[in-house]
This record gives sequence, structure tokens and C-alpha cells, in this order.
Amino acid sequence: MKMIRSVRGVKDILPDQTPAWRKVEATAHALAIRYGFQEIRIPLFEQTELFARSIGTATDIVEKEMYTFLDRDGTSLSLRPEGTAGVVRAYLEHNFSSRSPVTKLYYLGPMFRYERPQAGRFRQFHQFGVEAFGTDDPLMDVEVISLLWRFFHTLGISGLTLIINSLGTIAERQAYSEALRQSLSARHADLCHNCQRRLVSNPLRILDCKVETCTHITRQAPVITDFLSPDSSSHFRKVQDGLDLLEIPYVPNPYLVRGLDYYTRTTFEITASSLGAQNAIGAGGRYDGLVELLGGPPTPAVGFAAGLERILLLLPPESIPAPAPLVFVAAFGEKGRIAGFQLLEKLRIHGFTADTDYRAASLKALLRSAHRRSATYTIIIGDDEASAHSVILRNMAEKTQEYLPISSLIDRLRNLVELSRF
RNA sequence: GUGGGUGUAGCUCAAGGGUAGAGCGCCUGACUGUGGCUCAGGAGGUUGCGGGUUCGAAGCCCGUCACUCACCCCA
Repeated sequence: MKMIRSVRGVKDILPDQTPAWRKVEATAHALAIRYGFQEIRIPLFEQTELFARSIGTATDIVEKEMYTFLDRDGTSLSLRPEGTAGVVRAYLEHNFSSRSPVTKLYYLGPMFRYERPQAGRFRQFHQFGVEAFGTDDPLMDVEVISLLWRFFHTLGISGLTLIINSLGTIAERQAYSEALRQSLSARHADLCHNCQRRLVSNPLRILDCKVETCTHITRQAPVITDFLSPDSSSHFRKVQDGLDLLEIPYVPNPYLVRGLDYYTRTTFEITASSLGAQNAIGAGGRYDGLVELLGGPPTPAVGFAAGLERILLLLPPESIPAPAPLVFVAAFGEKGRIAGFQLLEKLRIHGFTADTDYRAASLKALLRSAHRRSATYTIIIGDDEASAHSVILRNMAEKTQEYLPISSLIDRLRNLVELSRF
């Protein structure tokens, strides 16, 4: 029988990793709510056209990275490659704009892209993202960046760099893109093969090419900053002032471009130097044209997405909370096992994290099992104790124990052990 | 889609054409009602898969798959 393995680039998150995941997720929920965002849960798949229209038909994501399939009625559907498109769709579908001028939403969940897996890159990966609709105030840009920055800080992740840029309005970006194309066309022969292709399809992408000759050439080309209107310039200036007010360090970089077509004005990216090739752990920006593009009223918006797998790679061990102390029931003998089984249930009802090992028959084996499970306390109950309606409460680290009636055990443990949450 | 590296026990890895091994982990016992240490024993393998060369292949050759890193792309 051939073993069926998980799909390439799609990972199980095993029990030794889930506490770290819960920490990251809990922090995301707590901070987003603290910043006034509300959780939205959107579908894992949508009509393909939604992604094509919002992300851009010429992007790699839409061109070759989506998991696309036909519904039974022939509609083309795709697994979501990112979260913003679906959130905007839901925002419009449920008329959020008519309920309140400003809507702040966040989401958490898996995304899907057909890519070659490598360090920090998977076909199913998870993102935490926020979207703030209804204001073009630069302070909202700052708020979104601040939330992302504090998120990493709260998790104990350091050594990060915040890079910011402004791409201007759609018109300004187009004007710059054209100027760039003309300027670089003169050096066409000196550009790398890839960039020669980009010159036609998407000149902006040449700016973040890593080939040395290309970067050298682009440093002499026109800079986006010179193509920003006074409005866009002022907006960008105010974003930087806001970051200064909050004492969030940043590096302006006119060569930061983002892969998705819908970004306008502010764009930003937070990178970790220790992460290897896939070093962006959070990125986002303003997308003032997207709501309108998807059929809604003109609505300014700004947001970010953060990659949880990459964050997990950086999460310091001390940020992961210790599990609740375990109370282990070591019950043996005919009467002891019955009394111990009832006691185990009682402990759980009262909120203790409690377990036993049905396989272990001897006290020795039970204690070995308790030790392996890192139990804080072990309750020893054999036939003698069961007959006397008593138990032995053993402190595993101290190797001390006390003999006490079953009736007083719960109260005794309450003084010793912290309860589990639910 | 392209290129490099790696596939041997649950895990980390040896064996470099001649009997498939070690450490860790797991189980049992020494210790019949008290865990960690020690000692002894035990279980666990189609050497990723398929073909080829050879008297003989974990090893060499070809193919294939997977993992991994990088390009690309991006969170």
C-alpha cells in the first residue's frame, strides 16, 4: 500500500509547534482589537475574477500561482492567494460603507499560492492582515504601520527594519513608470534578461532587481519622489511625521515597490535580516482605488498582511508561554483504578489540566509516565488509599508527598496549581 | 518554470563494491507500592522508488519521486 503524503509545500503544524502558533494568533487578535479593528472571517475561495481584478492580471500571483478550479456550474473559482480582495468584496457586499464612514477589519488564516517551496515560503501559508476603509488621513497609515510594528515587538521579535515609500496616485505612478521605461530603454542592453522583459511588462519591478548592474543603472534613473504631486508628497511627509511622533524608526526607500497592482501612495515593508532570502515578514500600503475598481464608491483604504510562518521562525522561545501545570493520576489496583478514574474526571471538571496513563499497570510505570509528561503533581491512589478514601499527593520536583482525604484534595490543589483557562 | 545539495531505524548520523551499524528515544528487567542516574536485555530496516552494471550494490550508472536551499516571486 502506497503511503499518501501531504501535498508539496503544505505542512502539518504538529503539537510541538502549536503553542507558538497560539501565542502568535492570540497576540494578533488582542492587538488588532486593541487598535479598534474587528475580526472578519471570509471564505477560503472566491470567484477567480475577484483576484484577477484586484491583484492585477499581469502579476505572477494571478498569472501562475493561483489554485484555480471550475465549480460544477462552470464558474471559475480560486483558493485565496491573499486576504485583501476578499475583505473588500465582503465590505461591499454587506454595505459597510453605509453603516459607518470608517470600517476597520482584521483577518487571520491560510492563503494558497502555487510556488516552489523554500525557506519561509509555502503553498499553504498563513497571514494576519488588517484593512482600514474610509479615510485617507495619513495618521491612519501610521496607525496601521504602528499596529504591525507593535505586533512584532510584543512577540519579542527584534532586529527588524521598516522600509517606507510612496508610489503616488495611480496617475502619478503611471507617469513615473513611463518615465522609467524611457530612461532605462537607453540602457536596454546592459539590463539583465529578466529586467529586459520587465521593461515592457512592469518597469517598476526593475527597481528591486538584485542584479548588481541593474541596481547600478536604476540608481541613475528618475526617482518616484520627483513624480509625486504636492498632495501625495504632503501625505507621505505626514506619514513620516506621524511615525516620528510614535518613535517608530523607519528607512525611506524610493526603490521599494510592491508586487500587487492595487497599491497607491504609502507602501511599507518590514524585513528581518536573519531570515534568508524570504525576509519580508509584513508588508502593506494604501490602496485608494481598489474599492472603486471592484464596483464600490470611491473609498480610500490602507492595510497590511503579515506572514505567520516567517514570524514563527523568528519567535524567541521565551515568548512561548509554558503549558498549564499537569496533575497526573497514578491509579493502580482494582479499586484504585476505579477511584482514580472518577478522581481524574473531577479534577478536569474543576479546571485542572489532568491526565493519566491507562497502559501503565504498576506504580513504577505510572510514575515514569508522569515524569515523562512533566507532571507537576502526581496523585497516587492504590487499593489501600481507595479503601481509606484518601490519596497521596506527590510534588514531582521536590519529591515530597502528603497523605490526605480525597474530599480535601481539590481545595489543596487550588492553593498549589494554576487552573487551565477553559 | 530553472539550478545546486540531500534521501540508511521514530530522531541525528556512520558504513566510500564484500555479514546494514552507533548514539539518542522506546519497551522490559535489576527495584513485587514510588520517576530522573546506572547496568543488562529487547523491539524496530524493502538503505525513497524503478531499472541497469557486477559473482556481489546502501554505495557505481540512468530514470523518477520527495525533501531542502537558491533563482524567480512574495508574507
